[in-house]
Amino acid sequence: MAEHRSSARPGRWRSGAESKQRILDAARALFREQGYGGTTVRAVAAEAGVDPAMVFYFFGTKQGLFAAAIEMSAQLPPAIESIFTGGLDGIGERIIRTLVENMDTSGRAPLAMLTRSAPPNDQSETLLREYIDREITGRLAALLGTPDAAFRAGMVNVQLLGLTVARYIVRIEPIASSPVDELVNRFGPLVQHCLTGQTTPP
Amino acid sequence: MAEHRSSARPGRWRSGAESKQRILDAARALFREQGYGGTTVRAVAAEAGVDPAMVFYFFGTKQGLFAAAIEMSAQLPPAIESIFTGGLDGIGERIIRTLVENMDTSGRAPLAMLTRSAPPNDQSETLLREYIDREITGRLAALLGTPDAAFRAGMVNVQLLGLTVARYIVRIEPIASSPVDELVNRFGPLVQHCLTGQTTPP
DNA sequence: ACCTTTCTTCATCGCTGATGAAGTTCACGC
DNA sequence: GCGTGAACTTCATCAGCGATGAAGAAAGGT
Repeated sequence: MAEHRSSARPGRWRSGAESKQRILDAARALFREQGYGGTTVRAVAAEAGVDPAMVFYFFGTKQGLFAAAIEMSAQLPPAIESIFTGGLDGIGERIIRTLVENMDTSGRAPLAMLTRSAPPNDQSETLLREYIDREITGRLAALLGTPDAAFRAGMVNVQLLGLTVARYIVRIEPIASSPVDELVNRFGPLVQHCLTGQTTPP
Repeated sequence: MAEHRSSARPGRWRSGAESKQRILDAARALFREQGYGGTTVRAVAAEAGVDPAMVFYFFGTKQGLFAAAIEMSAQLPPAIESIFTGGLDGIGERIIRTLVENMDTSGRAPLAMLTRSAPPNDQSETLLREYIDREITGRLAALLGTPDAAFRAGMVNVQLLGLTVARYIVRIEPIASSPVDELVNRFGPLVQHCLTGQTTPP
């Protein structure tokens, strides 16, 4: 409590990068647990053991901190890669399995943060859309090559978004508490159908 | 500016219900336009022409105001009714058409408010889930009567949530700017398949 | 040794959601 | 008519928020 009395005056303690990292760690935890609006910069600073002003010193604004905190956690990209390496056959199951297993094990951190705790201004929604467009929709459409490829990829996005929201955000039953395999068995063929099945009969 | 000098002192002006209504109208508009975090109680009060304290007098907290503001706008229930009156045949198209047409014309008011501008605490998510459960999932499951009816209804919910989020919230192309008929033609059969098609082949 | 850069603290601003007291007007019993 | 209590309205004020700016202390180059 009263440990650092007179020596705890302004000055340089750490390398700066360390403080930055501590702030980021605290921010990630609090944003995930309490959402954007429920997390205060002061709380992040306290959790990180730094002065609140340091948060603004490093990240400018609360939204800047948020943007820095949700930088992709580098565990999703390889998973996405593994989806496409298998070709078009059975890709529906692979997509669903990758999505659900990643979200389940990671404590639904990345996407839940993006959707559930989005800041008032829609900047992060734009970020999310661009990421989805670039990493999923575009590659799916390229893989298909049919004239309606873009729309089919869009339909897959609808499946992924709907499943994510239903299972992790709004928690609609029985989707929320189904085992992974059941979701894969049910939604895998559906996604596959979106991609390779026939649509709009005459 | 200096219009109401001495007579604008505390006291009873209107019936109270009128003030309440004005606050609700202002709150609905501001929540829709600026989201939950971007809307201040003071702004709502100013828009309604009342003292900020009146908002708390009538609704207790900002979240209470929000909860009161998103009470169903009484234009969705009849639309939902029309879905079920036609029986199981072609119900997929009817569901999609009803959803999209309602959301398109109503300026995506009800659901966009619920998802885009949810308060930090997840109370409104619970409200939304209960509403969906009661009005859609339950009735669909009852209409089907099969053992896996609950899961099929859940899959329909995934379609509706995904389509809503993709078209109105995150604005994923080409879903966001497709005409109603294309969405009906594409997603209608998909929903129909969720309900009446075969799943999980041996 | 100097001086610059980098990190850190503190004081402070305007605004927010929320509370409590005091004031004004109305509806109703008498 | 006239209290009287309830409903409504205003004001002053609170703690906490995001954010800014100045100033102090350590590190590093020269």
